[in-house]
Amino acid sequence: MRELFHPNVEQLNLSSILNALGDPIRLQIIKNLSLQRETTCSCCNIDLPKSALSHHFKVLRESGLIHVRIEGKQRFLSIRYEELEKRFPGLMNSVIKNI
Amino acid sequence: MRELFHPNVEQLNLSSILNALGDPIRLQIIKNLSLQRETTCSCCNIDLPKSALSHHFKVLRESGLIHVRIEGKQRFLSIRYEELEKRFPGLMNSVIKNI
DNA sequence: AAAATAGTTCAATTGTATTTAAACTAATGA
DNA sequence: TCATTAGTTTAAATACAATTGAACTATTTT
Repeated sequence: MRELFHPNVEQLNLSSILNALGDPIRLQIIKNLSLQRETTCSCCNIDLPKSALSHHFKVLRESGLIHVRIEGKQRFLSIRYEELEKRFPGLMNSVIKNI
Repeated sequence: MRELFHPNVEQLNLSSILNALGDPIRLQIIKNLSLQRETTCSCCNIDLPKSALSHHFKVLRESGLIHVRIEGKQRFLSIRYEELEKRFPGLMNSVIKNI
């Protein structure tokens, strides 16, 4: 698994985005990413088994909220901020400000 | 049942709001309300049995997204726009613009 | 008072999400 | 090469959400 699926901007769907955001754990992940710009999966300070975290990362990635870059053994996560801003102006700002 | 429960602005919780919005049917209800300002439950143009609609109205009301005013036999629904704007500035605008 | 209207609640069913441990993969390090 | 690291996938369990029809409540109309 060298490349991961990321929906492109036009494919982004508001209902899926909001659904992905509407979960306390995923919102916490987004909060962490908004403060750190990039994180590895294991640096999320969330007390859950890695398989559960992996599940939430997948939901976030497939909804288009985050980008996952593979580098060696690690995955670096980041919010797809610019693309989200283009597609849903103001949305991520108001979300992140209010987590 | 003369008065319905509506959480007050301070009680509003982003995760619950986003969770309520992260459903295609409820997002459609919000879209309709954004165009009509106020609707009765039966005027939502959504093809679902009334009990299912009632469920979605309840989720929207209890999350704080909509206000329900009882008048005679009918319930008039409206988005709690001003309060939501105060609590989560910009959020509803960016959601409504992009439904 | 009885019927109609507008919607809610209930209970059952179905469907979807979350969580977990264990097995797995791919890359790095000894 | 073998072990370790970082994370994914799988399969099963549990939990939660959505949907439905039927019974119900409150209000209005006849």
